[in-house]
Amino acid sequence: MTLLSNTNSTRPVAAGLPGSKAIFISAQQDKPAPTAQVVGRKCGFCAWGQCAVASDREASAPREIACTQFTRRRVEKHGSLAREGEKLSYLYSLRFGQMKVIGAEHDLHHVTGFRMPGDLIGLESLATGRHRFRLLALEDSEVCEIPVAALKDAVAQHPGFQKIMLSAFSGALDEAYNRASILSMRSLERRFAAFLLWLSKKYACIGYSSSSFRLLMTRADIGSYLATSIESISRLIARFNVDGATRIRGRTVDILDRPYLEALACGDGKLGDGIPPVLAMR
Amino acid sequence: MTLLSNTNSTRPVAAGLPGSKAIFISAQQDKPAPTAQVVGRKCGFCAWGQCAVASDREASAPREIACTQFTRRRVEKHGSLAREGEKLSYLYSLRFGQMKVIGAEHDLHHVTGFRMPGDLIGLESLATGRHRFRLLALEDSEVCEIPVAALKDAVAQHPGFQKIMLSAFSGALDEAYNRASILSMRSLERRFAAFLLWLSKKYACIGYSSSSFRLLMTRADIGSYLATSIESISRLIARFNVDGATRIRGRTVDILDRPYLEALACGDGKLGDGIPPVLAMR
DNA sequence: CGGTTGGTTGAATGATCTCAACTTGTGTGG
DNA sequence: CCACACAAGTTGAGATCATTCAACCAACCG
Repeated sequence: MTLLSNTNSTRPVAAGLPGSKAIFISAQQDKPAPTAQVVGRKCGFCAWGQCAVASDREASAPREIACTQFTRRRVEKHGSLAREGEKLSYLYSLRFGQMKVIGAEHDLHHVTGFRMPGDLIGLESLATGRHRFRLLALEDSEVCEIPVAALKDAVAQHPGFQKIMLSAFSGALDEAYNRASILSMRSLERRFAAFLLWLSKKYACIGYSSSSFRLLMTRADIGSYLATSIESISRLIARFNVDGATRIRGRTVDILDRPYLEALACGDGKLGDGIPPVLAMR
Repeated sequence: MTLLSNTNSTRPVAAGLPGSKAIFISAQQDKPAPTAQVVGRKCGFCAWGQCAVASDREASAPREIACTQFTRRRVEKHGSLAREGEKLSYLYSLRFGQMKVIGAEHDLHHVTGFRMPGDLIGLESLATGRHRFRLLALEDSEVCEIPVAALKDAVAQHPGFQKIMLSAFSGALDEAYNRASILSMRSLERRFAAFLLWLSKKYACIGYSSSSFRLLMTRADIGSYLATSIESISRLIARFNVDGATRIRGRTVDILDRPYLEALACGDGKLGDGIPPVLAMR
């Protein structure tokens, strides 16, 4: 009941289409025919609700929780979903689109992470109640707004949600450790290889091809994320291309020699499994 | 009740002394008179219990939860508390001593973090049920073993614990982000400055001097943590010393020019507040 | 007392950064 | 639809920073 308090499922900005497939396609208009298509997936938090019911077998669990219960919000390309320091009223489940996470830690504009469809956004700010990072859309995106207060109530009342929160936090921790792991690689070559493989897995997770995709972020974003310069990224791409490991032209990426990249990124490319937090517990 | 099921508070290895002050002193025998002494602090999880009671005002909250309810375990210097892949039966609350966290991600022996007294250990492994990292004691240490199963029950039954778990996870996330933040600094100088300040804050948190302390880890550990070589650390120390920023001789550290280090570590040294997870919610 | 580990220092090499010029791509308005 | 302007990306050359290999020192321990 607490979760259902927010019943106005449509707002001026939200006006979401009923079928998520159509939305997906329309939003990625600048993407040249991804190999795999995402078909009507539910958003992350819906998966949560379902999982809670399934894993808990508790009759009182809120079976009615569905994506449509939450307000959706559109963020257009280059728009911001949240700014650092803002009050955290919602967690966000990214329905489609991609976002970059900007930290103001030492650079004032440091890319701390990227968020893909299915990711839950804002966990790291839950304790303080204020957004720790700025969130910018890399393309037109849509999120579900999950009211924090209602979420807390739900967790308190339905034990099934605790496992889910655990899983979500664990996923967030994983993500943070993975970044640290990437950054701790000495050579740029390895960091970049690890980054490409990570991206690849993320795409695979949401049903796209893992070997052909588009970079929605700029070289500057990548450089910031990997703690290096734009030029180095550019050179690295050139090198990978002539080595036959990849074919990267502009923002189009084809991974040609995955084993080569994995060897670079070290051994088995042990960077977690790249499963989005909210889906990991299926 | 669930939490109290583990009532045998002494085991062969545990045999803890009743007063924690005495324990502290005896354990840091190779430490030359730290400026500040820690007096009879409760261990992290005790703080948890108290907080649960205080914040929740719920009569049924387990007020009786005290540190003595949990088995204590000693780990001697260079001993291991857990190995990666092992089943996670307990979370550990570090009562005294320090540990290093070793990841096998790409280096097979990469220092991923350090744990100080009051820290809660093992959160990142809670979701998988297997230890993600190896834990090695940098000095003789003692932990409280917090049975995972009992902990989960407690969280389910006493809503007050949820806030605490939230805080704990949030602390763990913070720690991970901080490491990523340190690693994302371009120059070694900045990374090392940030590391020193982080250590300093950690010491301050547990009641020690923030400007004079001992490094319990080797140069190799620091190098691994900061993703650089032993020699670079050594040279950096020499440089900081001649610059008058520090006086580091062997493992003895005096921070002489904190503003200088903070300027290096960028602006205000924004690396979170270094408050140990379990105490952060006081 | 020699072996071992941890730590420092020097010199040469190599990787990455910076600065700068240039090319390509993208979006906008006429 | 084209032209233009601006953002994004590439490439080159030199300077800088960090790594590596090596020798060496110091402390510790049996």
